[in-house]
Amino acid sequence: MGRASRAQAAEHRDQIVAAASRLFREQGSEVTLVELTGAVGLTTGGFYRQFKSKDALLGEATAHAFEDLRALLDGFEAAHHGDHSAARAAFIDYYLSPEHRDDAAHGCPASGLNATISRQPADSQARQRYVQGVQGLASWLGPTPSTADQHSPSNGGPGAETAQVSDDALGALCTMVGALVLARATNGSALSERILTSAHTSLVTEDD
Amino acid sequence: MGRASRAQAAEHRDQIVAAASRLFREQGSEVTLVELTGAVGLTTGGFYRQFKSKDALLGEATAHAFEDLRALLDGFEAAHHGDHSAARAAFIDYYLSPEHRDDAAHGCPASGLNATISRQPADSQARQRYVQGVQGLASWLGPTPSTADQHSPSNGGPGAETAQVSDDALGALCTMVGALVLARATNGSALSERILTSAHTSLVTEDD
DNA sequence: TGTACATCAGTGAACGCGCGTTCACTGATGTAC
DNA sequence: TGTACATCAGTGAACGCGCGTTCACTGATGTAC
Repeated sequence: MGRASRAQAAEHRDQIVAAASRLFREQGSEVTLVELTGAVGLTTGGFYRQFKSKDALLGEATAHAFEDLRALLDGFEAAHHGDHSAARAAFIDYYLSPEHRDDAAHGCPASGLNATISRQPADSQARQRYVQGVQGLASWLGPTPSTADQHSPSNGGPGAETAQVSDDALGALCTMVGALVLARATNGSALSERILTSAHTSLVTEDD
Repeated sequence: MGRASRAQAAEHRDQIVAAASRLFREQGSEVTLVELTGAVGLTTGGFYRQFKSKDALLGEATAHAFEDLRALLDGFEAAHHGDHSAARAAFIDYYLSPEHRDDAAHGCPASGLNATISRQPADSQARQRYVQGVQGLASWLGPTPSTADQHSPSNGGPGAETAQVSDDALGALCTMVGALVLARATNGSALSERILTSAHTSLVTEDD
């Protein structure tokens, strides 16, 4: 093949991160390097010229997955012309739909990457990015449409980074994530659909 | 070593299932046969005289884990002398505690086995037992202390097996499971504790 | 109750496989002049 | 602008390792008489 141009190499790198963000959500860390690089049409040998290790890729893929989510949230916000509670309601409809349950690859990383992240070291990049992503999602679920500026300097107080997230938003996120992961594990049984609708009812009645 | 007696062999088998129910909750399917048999003081060679495969063990371990949970629920019920809503409240306190978060091995299998079960085939024994276990737990979380007779004959209606579970109980279970898995994935950050307390607040205020 | 023999729980080594990672190599790309 | 050379993205084979599973074997257990 010879050498690819710098622009091509950078694009390959981005493509691998994007593919990894989907494949990790879908298969967890059981996904192989052959599959990760093959999804972009490359072989595994060149992987280590772009990434330090498979674990390092997980860190970048986690950040990418939450960027996908952010774009989705922006889309809901735009579709409802800035009416945040309407956007929020529509997002919850999507979140608790059979389509979302059946498509973890393109779904919420808070749910899809949960188990994989749980087995990463607490100080790993992947873990830290997951925490930031969950915070951003919880912020968005609050009453005001947060832009979740993840890079704002800390004000120094302990736990200050969670201050912007409301209890209500976090509680709702727990219900949504729990419903999705339970619906996925029980998929194929009648219980799976009941879980989705029960969680939806619980979220809607709590809201008014 | 020579041959073990039938009683000893049966006990070894039970011990492996019990250990597996803990190790699968803790490590998922990444746990190895060396570890599973080693936990009981045996080597891997004899494993296949007792079990068809590692996957078959997962099926039995899943059932065992939910039996552990049932015993725990009975304990809460007994500790509160049959006052079901008091037992339920105490169980929720335990469920959303840092201790439970930090001890997946002895914790709720609906949360601990979730990801592992999600990657099993929909018609696998493990999956079916997981569904039954989740149903049993959801029943217990309802207003009346269900004994969740899992072996009662179906009445034949489609979806009838979920009829005994209330929407409220399922919604609460979603919140609990979501909080636990999110708290585990964010463990080590301040967000983890906030998730537990937010879910607790959400469950308690919704209840009165 | 004793004895001879069949059974079989568990051992430990071996097998085959797929994995993450390394490495010598290729040849187009990038750069210095 | 052209040329000579260095760089380095990607290849494909190899490496080492650990895994689930198999198998010949051991010797105490179970059983038939």
